[in-house]
Amino acid sequence: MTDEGSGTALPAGKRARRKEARPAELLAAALVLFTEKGFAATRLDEVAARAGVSKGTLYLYFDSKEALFNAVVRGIVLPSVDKAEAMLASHAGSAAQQLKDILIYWWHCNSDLRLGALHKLIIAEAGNFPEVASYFSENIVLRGRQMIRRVLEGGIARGEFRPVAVEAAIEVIMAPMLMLVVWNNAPLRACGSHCPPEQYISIHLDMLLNGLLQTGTTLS
Amino acid sequence: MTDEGSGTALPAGKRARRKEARPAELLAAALVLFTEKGFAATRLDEVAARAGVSKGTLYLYFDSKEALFNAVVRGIVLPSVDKAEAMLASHAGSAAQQLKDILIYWWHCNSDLRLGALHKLIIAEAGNFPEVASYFSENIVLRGRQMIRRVLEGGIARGEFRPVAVEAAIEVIMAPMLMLVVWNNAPLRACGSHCPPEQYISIHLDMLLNGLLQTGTTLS
DNA sequence: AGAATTAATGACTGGATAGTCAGTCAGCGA
DNA sequence: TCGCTGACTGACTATCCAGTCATTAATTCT
Repeated sequence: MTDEGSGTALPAGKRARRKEARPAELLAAALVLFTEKGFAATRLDEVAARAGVSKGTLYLYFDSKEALFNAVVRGIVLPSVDKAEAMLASHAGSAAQQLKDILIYWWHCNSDLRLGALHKLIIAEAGNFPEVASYFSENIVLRGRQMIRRVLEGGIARGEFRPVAVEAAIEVIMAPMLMLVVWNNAPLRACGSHCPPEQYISIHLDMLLNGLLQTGTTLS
Repeated sequence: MTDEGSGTALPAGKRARRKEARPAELLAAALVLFTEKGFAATRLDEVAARAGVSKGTLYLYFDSKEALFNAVVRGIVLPSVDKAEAMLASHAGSAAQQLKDILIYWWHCNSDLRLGALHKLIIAEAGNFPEVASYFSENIVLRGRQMIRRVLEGGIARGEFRPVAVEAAIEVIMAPMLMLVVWNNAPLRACGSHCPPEQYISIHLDMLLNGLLQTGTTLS
């Protein structure tokens, strides 16, 4: 119940004044609650309480519930995409190795930043917030797809990969990653992986690269 | 706006009495709205209006909003899982062909019954409705996984498939299918497949069976 | 036809909550 | 030490909506 939103607990006095720290703490609290309960079912009193302030304070920093939702989506994601693109740009390995490193990096973003929780939130609320959804599409989804696309096209051009349909392949590659983070952020028993994510990712890569069939067999 | 919930438009009088047809029409309307807006954001007035009745009528057939939600989940899914299991039991083809037919059947279920919309709904609301979520897990997810498991184990036993980690493979196979139906039920531009689902499924299968690598290459 | 039955209605209520604002008090500078 | 500023508070309001029920009318029975 009396959970402090984020890390640094400074003055901790009953009515401490910490103008700098409030927005981030409120965003962190809002991310958790929006993610757990959805936008409509999340009470602003609860968000404020989790961040250790009153609802009035929340309104000092965000104009409305919707503005808070916007800020949550926009404030959490961009830095990690930037970093991923930089990482890939300076990557010298094989296409298969690039793929592996991107997927692992993606997983780490999700543990650190709750980016996965955000994906679940967007899936759930896309219909109610078309603007937030298209912001997310353009800034996260498109850029992420573009990274995978470059790896695949490079791999195919160099003869490392078979010439598969790139756009569909992107989805086939990303979908298990998305489901992994979605189930890790949704308490649905009997769904989600029963093995550690790193192992899950390496099995995914193994199947992706080598296929399921014994060599020689073909589908009719 | 003045959309009739489901197919058969019978008497159509202003205040027609159709005790038999109401529940199904209300469920259909509720499925669409819960799916589009989420549980909390869906108004019962709106559900009733979409089914062409007043809110009072809705309460003649369902005790509460939550009971309606339960009925939506429970009423939509079981028959299709039954049918899929029957189909698989009498399937004589190769494991690869069984896999293909199951995925295609799954896709058809989703177009016909909006089962995919239901998956999106469960992902979004699992945290708020643990009982509904575990009902869904036990009756849909577990049985679905069991079908894939049987196909994979059979394929591996007969030497048709490589001996991959079955549990993780199940997820890698199903995840792209889930994402396919989720994006088909969530109006997120720039997500989802840009090719027809049948083609998407066959590309998924091709990559799944044959892998991405040119034969001979291996990941370090 | 008239009575009895019951599906359907929609105005109403009670509880909940997004958003407001007059007041309080922590921290700082004089 | 004192008084000022503004970050913070929480009671308050206006609204929204799940759930109710007295009334209306479609259908069936006699």
